Amino acid sequence: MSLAKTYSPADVEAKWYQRWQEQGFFKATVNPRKQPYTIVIPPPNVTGVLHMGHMLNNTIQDVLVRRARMQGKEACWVPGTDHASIATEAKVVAMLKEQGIEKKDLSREQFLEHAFAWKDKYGGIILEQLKQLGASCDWSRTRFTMEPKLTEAVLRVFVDLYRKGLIYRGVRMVNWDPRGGTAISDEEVIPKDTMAKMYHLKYEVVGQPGRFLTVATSRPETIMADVAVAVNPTDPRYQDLAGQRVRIPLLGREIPVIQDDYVAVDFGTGALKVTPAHDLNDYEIGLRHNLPVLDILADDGTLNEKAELYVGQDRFAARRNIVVDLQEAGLLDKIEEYASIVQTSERTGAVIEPKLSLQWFLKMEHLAKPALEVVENDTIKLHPPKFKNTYRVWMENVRDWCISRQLWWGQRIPAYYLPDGSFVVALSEEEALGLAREQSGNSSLQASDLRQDEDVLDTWFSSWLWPISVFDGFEDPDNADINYFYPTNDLVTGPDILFFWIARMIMAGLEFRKEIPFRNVYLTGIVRDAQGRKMSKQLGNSPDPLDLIRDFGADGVRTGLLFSAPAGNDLLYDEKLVQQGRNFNNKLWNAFRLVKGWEADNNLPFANAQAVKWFEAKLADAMVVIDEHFDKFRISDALLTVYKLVWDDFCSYYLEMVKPAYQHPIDAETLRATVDFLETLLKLLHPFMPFITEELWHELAERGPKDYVCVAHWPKATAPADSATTLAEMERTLAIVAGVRNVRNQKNIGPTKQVDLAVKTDAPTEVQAYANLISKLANLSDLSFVSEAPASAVGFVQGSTEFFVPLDMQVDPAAERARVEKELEYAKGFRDSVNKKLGNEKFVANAKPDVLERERQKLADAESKIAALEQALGAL
RNA sequence: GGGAGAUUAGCUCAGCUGGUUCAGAGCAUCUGCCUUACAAGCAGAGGGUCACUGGUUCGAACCCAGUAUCUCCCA
Repeated sequence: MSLAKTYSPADVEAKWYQRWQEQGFFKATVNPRKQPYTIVIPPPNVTGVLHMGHMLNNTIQDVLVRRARMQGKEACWVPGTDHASIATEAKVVAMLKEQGIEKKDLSREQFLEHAFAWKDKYGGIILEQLKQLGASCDWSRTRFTMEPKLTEAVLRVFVDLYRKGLIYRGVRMVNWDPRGGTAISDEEVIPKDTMAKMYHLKYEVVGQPGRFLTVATSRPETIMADVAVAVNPTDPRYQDLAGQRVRIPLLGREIPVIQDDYVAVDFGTGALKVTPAHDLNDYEIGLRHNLPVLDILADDGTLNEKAELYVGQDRFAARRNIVVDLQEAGLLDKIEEYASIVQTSERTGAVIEPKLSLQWFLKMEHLAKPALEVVENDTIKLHPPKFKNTYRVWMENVRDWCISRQLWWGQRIPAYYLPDGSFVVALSEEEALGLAREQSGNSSLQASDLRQDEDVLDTWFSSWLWPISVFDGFEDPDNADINYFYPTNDLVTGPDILFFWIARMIMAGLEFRKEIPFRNVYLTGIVRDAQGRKMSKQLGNSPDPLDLIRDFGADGVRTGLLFSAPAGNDLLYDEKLVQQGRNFNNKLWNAFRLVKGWEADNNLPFANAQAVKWFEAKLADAMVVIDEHFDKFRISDALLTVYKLVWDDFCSYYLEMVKPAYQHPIDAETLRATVDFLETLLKLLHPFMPFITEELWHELAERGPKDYVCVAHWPKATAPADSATTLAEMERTLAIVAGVRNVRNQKNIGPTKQVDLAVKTDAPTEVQAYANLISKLANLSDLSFVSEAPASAVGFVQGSTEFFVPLDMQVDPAAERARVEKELEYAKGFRDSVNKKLGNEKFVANAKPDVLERERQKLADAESKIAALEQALGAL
């Protein structure tokens, strides 16, 4: 059998994923003999497709879950999707529009029918894509935030919080998204820097024809909603105008001039038009001065009839038109450009209008306090910890959460209005009717007399329950699953939803189960392109993850993404990364090919004790480091450690040490040790590269029906007794090998040409002990010990030992001399600096003994090296 | 405007309690090699005033103060 030179992932990935599923390895059940390890997936948008952010995020989760599974824990990764009300509804509306159907022509029931049809068609695509990535989720536990049970959980929570007095209904200034046709929460508003225009408008003073008060505004189309002009009471320019009236340009309506501290004297003209319906600050000024509220905007962003002018026009069209009309009327003083921030909707990108409306709110203060505490005292750890600060600031300034949305796709608010306008909140219509009869004292009320609130709940109002609701913790709070799997262990997600989701899950966990929802939060970075730009469809800089998996293999993509993804740092994606990932797979594949090709000969003596012992020590060291990295959630570092272990230590050194000559057999004991090493490496690699490791696991040996690396035991480090000595000796040996190779490179001697090595030392046994290895790795024809430097040789010094490679070519003594002198100079400089330190009384008096001892050792080493170099120089 | 964090090699980042030949890793670069596992490879090499200015200390990439620049969060 001959194995291909390159590894082809496509052939093996689908096969192993199916086998794992058939074996039920991903299924998690309550098992008191095992420690549970739980992750709930951040549920992706049900109609979404996999993007690079998902790839990174889910790779990290899978690495954690697979390692936990191998550690013998009951690993449970719960998958699922989010109904994503605004985003999905927008998609469905767009899809219907393409078919010539307008949302407003449909009833709520008809629309939801379309929406569910859409969800059934496209929902779950993303979960299928995650399987291609290798995600080891327990698919039998797949949940959907809008499925009946989870909807019931949401309604229970709403009713519960309402009865606790934490949910209220009120008129507030909300962020209105005219494109989405709904209010959105503060967290869904994205400020964007823009250049805006400041229009200076002239308001004529009543009774003083020809005198104008100039007001600066960036939104001239809102003047029709003006109810006053405000100036700062300390502003000398406008003292005489307070209490006067001015006329709104074009409209002519009279409004008062008022004084308020809020107005900044040095901004604009120092005179502020007050428009309570369309600006939060103006609203507050209006409250202070008892001003009316005049709302001139319709929900879709057009001007309504109260505006009197430009009725029916979009706000931006109205702005263009009113500027022209103002100019013609001579009421536009000037236009200035200035840098400003415009608030936009996260979901639709539309410019937000502050708008007064009747919404449902959740009081946050009571919920935020304990949620802040558990992060402050590290009961929940954020990785990296710098996010603690961000979290604290937000939690200390948290505002009530606007939870109602003027949409249809979502959980409908369980509030029922009575004919008299009052309302009751209840889980079901029947319950509501009972409450309504009680509340109104009218026992003849019928269900048909009640009208349910039209709004749905914010999507995050279901997501915040996710760690509990996926285990049915609301309908059945004491069930075995939730008691076993909750609190979950680690949560992996992006910092952009720290407040939307993470903070609120913590609140929900503490409120409804009196227990944190997870212990660690690993915050990934954002995947950007090589120039640091965000991945976006418009820029076309986002590769299709499935194309990458096809081209580089799932394992290659997973490792590629992890090479450069420290927690909390953005990942600058470059195809070089996944190439490196693929190359690593190929390296492993070829190491396997080499070992697989060896023939064992039982009659041969064990010839590689040194190499085997050394790699055992190396392996044990690396395992300790890898586990440390994992414990600190340094996933990239863990990968890099095993990467170097495999590539450098195992392939470049160990395999080269034990590799038999071409077509020669290998001794059985070395082969056994090597296969053991390879198996251990496969285990360490499995969380990162599940497919290739499973393939090689089965190629390496005949396996029993349940023997998969996927469920193999995570290896434990067992270092040989004298591993420190072993490592130090081998380090010295490899340095000698590197010295010879360096001479080869300097003198342009190819790797196939054998050379001699002459050693001048007082302690030949140290070198002699490793002579075979040195000869093999450096490709020597002879290793001899000498008392004098051979003629025409290039030398180097290791420790206090001199090495010479005699050459049959002319060696330039001047160049050799210069080289040695340079080295000598460096060594002397080093010695002098150590000497100076040791000569400093204060250092000797204050430094810790081990530091002092180290310095003395350094000095001794330097002295002997200098002696050797001086000798070498003398011989030249 | 307020707050937080960052600045180390061409790039992305480690560097723990101040002390190891401590200035590191990966990638990139350069040189030489198609050496019977791998050119998706092998061997070797070069490359940094640790942002700047002061201070503390026997000793500072690390601690302190200030300056500059960048990023994020909040207004």
